[in-house]
Amino acid sequence: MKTIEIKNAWQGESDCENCSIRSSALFAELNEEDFSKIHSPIDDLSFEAYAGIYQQGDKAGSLYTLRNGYIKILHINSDGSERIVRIVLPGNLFGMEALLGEAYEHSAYALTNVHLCRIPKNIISTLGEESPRLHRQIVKKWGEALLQSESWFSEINTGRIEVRLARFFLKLAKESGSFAIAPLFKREDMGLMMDVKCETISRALASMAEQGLISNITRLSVQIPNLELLRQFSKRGV
Amino acid sequence: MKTIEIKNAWQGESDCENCSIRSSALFAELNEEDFSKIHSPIDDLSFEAYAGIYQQGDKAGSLYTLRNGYIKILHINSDGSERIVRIVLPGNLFGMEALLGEAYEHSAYALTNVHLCRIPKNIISTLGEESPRLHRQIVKKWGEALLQSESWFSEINTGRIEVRLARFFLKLAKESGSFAIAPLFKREDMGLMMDVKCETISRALASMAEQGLISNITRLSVQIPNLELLRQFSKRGV
DNA sequence: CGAACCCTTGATCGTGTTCAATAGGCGTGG
DNA sequence: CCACGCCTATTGAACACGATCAAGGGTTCG
Repeated sequence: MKTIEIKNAWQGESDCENCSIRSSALFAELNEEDFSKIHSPIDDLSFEAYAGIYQQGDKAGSLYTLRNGYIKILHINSDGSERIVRIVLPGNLFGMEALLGEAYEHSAYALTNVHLCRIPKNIISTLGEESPRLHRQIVKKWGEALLQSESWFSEINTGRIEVRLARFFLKLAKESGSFAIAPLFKREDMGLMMDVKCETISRALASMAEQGLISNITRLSVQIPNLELLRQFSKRGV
Repeated sequence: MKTIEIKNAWQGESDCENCSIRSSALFAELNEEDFSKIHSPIDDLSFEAYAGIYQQGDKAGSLYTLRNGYIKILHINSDGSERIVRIVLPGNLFGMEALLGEAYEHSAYALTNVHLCRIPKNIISTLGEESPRLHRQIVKKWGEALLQSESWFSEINTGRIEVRLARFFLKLAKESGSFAIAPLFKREDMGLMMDVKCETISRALASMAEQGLISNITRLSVQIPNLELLRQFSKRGV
């Protein structure tokens, strides 16, 4: 494995036209003519877990597409309290405030090692007005972000914590043979997502394990032995 | 006052080019040429307080601009629990899911008597791809909705309820002479906004009044005798 | 004038917080 | 490679906040 001294490493310029996640990304619908209009370089970057990608208040010059890993979008309130407003999943766009104003409205931190593309805002604002295909895609991505934020809000912040955790797992779980695996993050981060303290997350995990809803709790993941059972629990509770 | 038998009344076709709130609305930047491309009628409607405007799951054929009053955007979770994900303020767009998919993702209800414009989605999807001005405005409105949703999330759902209520008042307060007035809604609705029961809202209001942070609590509004005091409270608590 | 609805208030209970102590991983340096 | 130390996670006990159940008081509208 490479030694990375600074927290992020430049991986080269992206070849968007042949990108492996292009179908789910911003440039999904672009044609060759559109691509020929892109002149600024789109950089391909990787960050270590817990590295900061941008800070609330920074001048917003680029938006980002996440290729893999997870990112937290953190909002700092005027009283200094923090709140995670959204988790970015692979294929999602973030830092879209760049299209609107001068500064980022939130901070973005890597939750895991991540790999992402940085797209200068001028590419989008010029191309967006010329290409109906990109226009459509931008509107779609904005919409997805809004829906994700709202569903996060509605589902991850309502009810007893164990139920919220269950919904959280169901959102992130990946099937793997007869069971599924969901990622865990630092307990404090998970607390910030659900407006709860880290001790409470810990206790809730323990209690869910006792009930057989999850197993093999580690620092970084849980196993879900029975997805259907968890789904029931997330709806009815207990 | 007019008697309105059905819950909403058609107020005529909108004259968008001369709309009084046009500067803050979707069509702010359009020019005469753009307007000439609008063929479907944009209706001007009014609804009584508590009327439903559209329901989660309805076929999404139009988006809306709120002219005056307040609207709640309600999300119903799979377990039947409800949550208010956003309050629409005058000048805001809502029902934008129409641009993305087939169905509305939430339900919209009037919190007060409201006055709004209904814009068929085909106007936007065709015009949006032809007019860079409208494109820019759509992206902007979409971004505003996302930021509002996220700040709602972050500020109205973190901390003790009295603090959350304080932030809520500060968001909605209108200055009026030496003091300010903030609207109140049904206690149950306020509870749905903050993930709290109506009794708790009631108690919090009483306690804030005792502390001199608010006064003259009625069914529909509170007075804020000292905005600066409330602002302090919303940051430091007590 | 009465009825429905909403808001308020009280008492008790449950959930999450807080403070504190302990245990477990992981990386570093010997 | 092991031992130490730091950081994070877990667990416990007392406490605070909001939920719940229940009763009473106000408004509004027919």
